[in-house]
Amino acid sequence: MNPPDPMARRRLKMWVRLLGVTRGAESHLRKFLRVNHATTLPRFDVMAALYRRRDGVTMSELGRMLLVSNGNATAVVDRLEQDGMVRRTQSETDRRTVFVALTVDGLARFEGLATAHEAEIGKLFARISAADLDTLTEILKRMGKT
Amino acid sequence: MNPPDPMARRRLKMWVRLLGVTRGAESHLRKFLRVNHATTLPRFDVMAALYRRRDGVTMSELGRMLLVSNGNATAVVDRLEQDGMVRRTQSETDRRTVFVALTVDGLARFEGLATAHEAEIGKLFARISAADLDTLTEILKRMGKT
DNA sequence: GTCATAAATTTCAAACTTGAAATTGTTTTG
DNA sequence: CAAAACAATTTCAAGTTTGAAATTTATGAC
Repeated sequence: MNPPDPMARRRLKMWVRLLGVTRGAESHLRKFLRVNHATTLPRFDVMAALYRRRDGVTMSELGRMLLVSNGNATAVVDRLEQDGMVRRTQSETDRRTVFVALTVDGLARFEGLATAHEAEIGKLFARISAADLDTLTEILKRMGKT
Repeated sequence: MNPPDPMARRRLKMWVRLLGVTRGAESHLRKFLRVNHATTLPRFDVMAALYRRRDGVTMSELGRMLLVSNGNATAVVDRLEQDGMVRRTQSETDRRTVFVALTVDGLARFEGLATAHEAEIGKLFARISAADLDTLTEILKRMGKT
């Protein structure tokens, strides 16, 4: 067996905290979206990604943006398409490629959701000081660089 | 419409980062557990909770510890029980209550997993400086104090 | 051009997850 | 005590998520 590694132990403690905070916030948001807006977090996430890239993204790009598998992206987009929030379009130049974009309805719907969502995040993390907030964002930014 | 709130905006940015880092790490761990140890993150999480509370926990406690629903805890425990990693025992004093605990096999299995898992976390977050690590843990600890 | 390889998406089975409803058992209250 | 309220767990349907396999299309080597 390897000797115990104090740094690895500290990294593990951090990870446990990170996971706890994130899951707690996700639970809260899920409930908020369901109760107040009759939607789900994955749907919201997909719409948010499509809102940031208004001209449309391919399915693969979408999966990469959200860090989910291809199959998952397909499933959520299927349901959003059935609800008329999203539209698929085949690429002219590469017939394997599919672009996804918000419909007019989807755009309107998302703008309402986004406002409410931002306000809820504001409440959810209201207790964090401005200093902690910026420190945290900086550290997370460094961690994301991979 | 409400006026834009700069603090809420900053909180949102932090949340997006937080989610990104956490999901990235979760993906990595999922793959690590699957490829190298033929198991999954939810199974590992349940076993970890049972390892911390060696004498057993009720299903409700388990759900609270992991921030998952009752139904979810039931499903994962069902599968772990079929694999012989975990054992259910009815309470003597309250016949509604069920205690779950690791079996001898489950304990041995988890100790192997835990070592590998800690080492992998160590690698995964190796680039974070000791200072950032402690700052981060402190802030997350404050955030966890619901 | 043909064939092998690679790429983009979907399909699929299995697992995970949720929240609501159902089941079973306990406690409180009238 | 009886009945209502409450509590612990499981069951259930629907949705989410994964990774692998299948499908379709493009590209590169020859």
